Amino acid sequence: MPDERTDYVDEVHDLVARIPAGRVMTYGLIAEVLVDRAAAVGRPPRGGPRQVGRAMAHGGDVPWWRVVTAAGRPPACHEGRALAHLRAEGTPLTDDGERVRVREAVWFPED
DNA sequence: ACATTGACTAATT
DNA sequence: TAATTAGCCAATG
Repeated sequence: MPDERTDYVDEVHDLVARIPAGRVMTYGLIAEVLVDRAAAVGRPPRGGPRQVGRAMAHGGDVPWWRVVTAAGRPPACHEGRALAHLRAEGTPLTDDGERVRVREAVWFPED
């Protein structure tokens, strides 16, 4: 088998685990980062926001609540749970308290 | 091999 | 700003 010891799921988990508290990442952004990294390694790109979500659903101890949709709203499941965590971490929310201010809270891996 | 499904996104109305 | 539509990629039956 190829050298790919790291499955897509593991890559996603690793990246999500690096998101600092109070910050968030969108599915699309995670997908783009993974595609970019895959390209750097010379591996065929895997893209797809849905695949990121599927990878998270696999389970694991990752702060899944720090991953939100591009609309700044938590994933379709557990949105209430996610909002509770986000609020506890001081993530910038809208006045409604239902959505995350993606413009303010979005985080990008710098290294 | 084909159809369906899903933790999505972007464009359109 | 919100609802609708179409596009997208991989897994599953």
